[in-house]
Amino acid sequence: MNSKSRGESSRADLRRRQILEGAIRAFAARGFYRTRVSDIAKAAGVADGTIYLYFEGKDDLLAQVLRQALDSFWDRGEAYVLEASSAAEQLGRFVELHLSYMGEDRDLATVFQVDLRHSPHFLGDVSRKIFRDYLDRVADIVARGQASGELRRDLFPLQAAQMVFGVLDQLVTS
Amino acid sequence: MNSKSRGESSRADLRRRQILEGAIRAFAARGFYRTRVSDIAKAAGVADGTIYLYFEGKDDLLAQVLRQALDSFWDRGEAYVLEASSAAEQLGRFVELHLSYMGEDRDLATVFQVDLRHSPHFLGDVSRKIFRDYLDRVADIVARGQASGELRRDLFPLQAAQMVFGVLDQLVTS
Amino acid sequence: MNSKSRGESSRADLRRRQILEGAIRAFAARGFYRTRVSDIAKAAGVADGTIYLYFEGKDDLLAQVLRQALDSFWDRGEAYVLEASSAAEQLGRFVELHLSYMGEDRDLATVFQVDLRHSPHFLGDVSRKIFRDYLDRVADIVARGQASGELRRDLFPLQAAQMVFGVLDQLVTS
Amino acid sequence: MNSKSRGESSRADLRRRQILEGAIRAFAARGFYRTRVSDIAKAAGVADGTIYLYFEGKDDLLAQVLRQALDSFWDRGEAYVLEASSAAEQLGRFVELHLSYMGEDRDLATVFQVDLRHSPHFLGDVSRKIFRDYLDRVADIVARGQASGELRRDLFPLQAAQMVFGVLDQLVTS
DNA sequence: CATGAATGAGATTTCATTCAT
DNA sequence: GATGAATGAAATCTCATTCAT
Repeated sequence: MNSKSRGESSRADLRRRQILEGAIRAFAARGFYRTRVSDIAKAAGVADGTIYLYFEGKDDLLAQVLRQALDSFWDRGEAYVLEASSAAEQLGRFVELHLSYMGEDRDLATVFQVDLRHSPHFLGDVSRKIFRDYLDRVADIVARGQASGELRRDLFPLQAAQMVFGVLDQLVTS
Repeated sequence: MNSKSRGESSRADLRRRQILEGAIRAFAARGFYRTRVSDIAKAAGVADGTIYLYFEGKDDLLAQVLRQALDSFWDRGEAYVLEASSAAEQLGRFVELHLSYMGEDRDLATVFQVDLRHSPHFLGDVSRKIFRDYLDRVADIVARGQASGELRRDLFPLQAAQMVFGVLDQLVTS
Repeated sequence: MNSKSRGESSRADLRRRQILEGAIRAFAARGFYRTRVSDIAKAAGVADGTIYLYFEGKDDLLAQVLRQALDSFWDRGEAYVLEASSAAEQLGRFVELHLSYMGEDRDLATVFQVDLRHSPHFLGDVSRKIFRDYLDRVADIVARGQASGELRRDLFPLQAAQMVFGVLDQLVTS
Repeated sequence: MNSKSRGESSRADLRRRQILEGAIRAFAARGFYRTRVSDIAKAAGVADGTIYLYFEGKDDLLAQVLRQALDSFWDRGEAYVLEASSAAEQLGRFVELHLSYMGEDRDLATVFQVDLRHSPHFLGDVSRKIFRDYLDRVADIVARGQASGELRRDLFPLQAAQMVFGVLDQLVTS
């Protein structure tokens, strides 16, 4: 069992995280396109070139930011959300989780709101997939609620999920 | 009475509109940042330099696209929305108007969803003001509904407006 | 005998002069390169395109400004300068003429001082020839003075002429 | 004691100088305005972008060329000029210094003669100040000579300095 | 003749990425 | 592994010149 699988962090993992956090702060401050790689490097406290030892480039960096944020979001709250007994309560917990998670890291929330929208234009399927994972989780809850008769069936689950996301995303700003 | 005051269009007006429409198509296709001025020129059927006879640059072009879209949106539907007798019905008509307007011009809808989010980073107050105009209209309806006792008072009108926008904006995509 | 040869001015001549004067004012204000053709047009009170009916382009316009200024300078003062009896007095009158001519039209003086230096780089032989005409007049006076024994012979006439020009040109500014 | 304080040159200093020299050659060949940044880069043997790591742009580059040339001119000859015992001899040494300095670097002399005249139009006070420094040195010599009774007092020192400059500048060309 | 809207070649400048140290 | 100077492709914008009206 190596250090990674034991949940410890190699030096490389630390560097990766350090850069990702620099990227979040930098993207939030100026938006993806206005952010120079050198801004990220400065925010992360590393040299420009170092970024390329850990990421493929600026695009990859945004993809990883989004991916890792969703992963950690779900890692943290999945159990809590799913152990609620009704679909309505699961949705409530999901909303609560989203708001508290985004509320805790306003920079991340900004990146989500601003750059996630823009990303399909240049990240292509990668970003679509990341976002889809998020929606699917909500859609699943809705679908199960509809199957059990608990929720109305006049909306497609995915549409419902999008509406939920729309509200949450907008709310986070205010 | 000259041609302009009779609602007709001068050549310059036509050119302006031609370029704005090219810009909408181009922004929708690739996103604001990936769109080159020459893409817009090509989409509009004019030379690159012509753009600068009518707009200050790419930034101005996006600002004008957003501004003009909101103006024409509201010009078209204001009477219809406000003549409804209850706040609930006004909101309903607003939603209907938004969806039909955006549904008719998917490119414009895309620009709204994608680039309006990004625009505060570089358009500054201009874009904030444009967006704010939109929200204020919804917020006004909500506020009047609350004043008349028709709507619940546990939300600030502006927040409610943001939620409405969030849902609509997200729905338009699907 | 047509109107031109009688010293009268055709409408075309007037236009030409009008444009030349606009050009002098515009060049003096911003320098040849910073001056746009449209600046000249505005200063002359004509449309941009009109300039091309009378001149070949911006370069030609500067060449004509310089040429016409020297012609009119010499037209005006040649007799006065040459009728002086000694070389020294001729030089004195030349200096007097230069200073009064340039003093009367500060814009023209500025164009001379600033753009004449730059012009060989893009007007080529044209500008060199214009300048050479000026120098030759001074050099001739010097040469005749040397021939008659009135002036020292330890300088080439052309060099002497250049020194005279150097001093005068610099003086005009102050 | 680091390398810089020992009069040695850091890599950055070398690059700077390398670019400045490329700029002098390029400006001399085509004049400031006809010179493209890429011409300078080629003359200096660096990539276009490298220029911007050391200078703010073309304008800054010309200002630095002029400034550095005057500094090195005066660094080199100040002692020699000022140790002469009479004002007349000081002026003589100044002339000698100017001619030998400019004679050694014809490209620099060309830049001086051509672009220094044009520069007030876009370098503004920067170029005026650079030129003024030069004139002041001559004017000081003249003023001291006048104070001691050695030189005539019928000219303002600054005017005298301008005349000296005018002659020298013109002479360097021939 | 005169106009001025339109053109598009060409110049400046930025910045993601590489690679010698 | 880490650095950051250097690169050069790519994008914006200007403006001399043309030509349909």
